[in-house]
Amino acid sequence: MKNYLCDNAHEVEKNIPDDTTASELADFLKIFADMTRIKILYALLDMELCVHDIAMILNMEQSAISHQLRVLRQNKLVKVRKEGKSSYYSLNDSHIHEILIRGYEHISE
Amino acid sequence: MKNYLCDNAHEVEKNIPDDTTASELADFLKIFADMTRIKILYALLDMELCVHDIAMILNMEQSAISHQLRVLRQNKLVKVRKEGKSSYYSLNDSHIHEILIRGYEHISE
DNA sequence: CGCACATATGAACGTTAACTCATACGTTCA
DNA sequence: TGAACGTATGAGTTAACGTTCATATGTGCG
Repeated sequence: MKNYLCDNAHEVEKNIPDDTTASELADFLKIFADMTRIKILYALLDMELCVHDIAMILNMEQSAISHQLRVLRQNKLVKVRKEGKSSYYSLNDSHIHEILIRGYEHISE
Repeated sequence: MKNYLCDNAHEVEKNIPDDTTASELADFLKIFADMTRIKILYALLDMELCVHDIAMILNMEQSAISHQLRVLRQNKLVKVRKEGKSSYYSLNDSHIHEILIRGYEHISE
C-alpha cells in the first residue's frame, strides 16, 4: 500500500481549509441549500412579512414556516419585529440581499 | 382565521422562484454544503489528484472519498482521467474554480 | 496466471433535518 | 375574563445523507 504522496502534496494542502473553516463554510451554505428557506428569503427581498402571510404565499403550514424562520433567525439571516399579535420578519442586512441577487444571476444562466 | 394577504402580496410573489427553480438552486448549493466535498474541491484547486492521494491528504477512507467524488462527478463539478491503475480527478472548468475562490473570500471576512 | 494495488459500489448503520401534529404562550377585543 | 387569532415549540415520523464494511472490477507486474 502506497503511503506517500506526489511532490506537490504540500502545495495542495495549503489550499485546503482546516476543519473548523470548512465546517463553518459548509454550515453557512446549508442554510441556503433548502427550497423552503430559499423561497422565504426571496419573499422577504422587497418587504417584511408576518409568519401567516409567508405561510399563505408559500402554501405551507404555519408551523413549518415558523420552524424555518427560527433557523434563519438563529443564523442572523433575518430579524423580527413584533407588533401586536404578529411577528414581522425581514432580511437582516443588505449583505444577504446581495447574496440572493447573485443567486438569481446564477439561476438564470 | 385570516385567509387574505396584504396588498403587496402579488409584488412579493413575483420575487419567489418557482418550485423547480428553487429546487435546482437548493440542490446546487447542497453539493457545496458538505465539509468533505469542500475540502476535496479545494484540494483540486491547483492540480489533479488521484483518489488515494486525496484520501491520504484528507486523512479519510478511500471509500468515503470515492463516494463523494461520485457525487461531484455526477454533478459535473469534477472530471476524471484514467491512467493505469489510477483515476485522476480535476475541477471540471474554470467556473467552479471561480466559485471556490469567491468562497475563500467569504471565509476570510 | 496469480498477486498486489487502485478504484468503484451496494448494503447497513447512524445521524441529521424537515415536516406534521398537538399544544403552549402572548395579544387583542368584546 | 374568555374567545379568537398569531406565533413558537417539543415530540414523533420519515426521508435523505455520509460513512464504514465488504466486495467486485480493473490494471500492471512478477
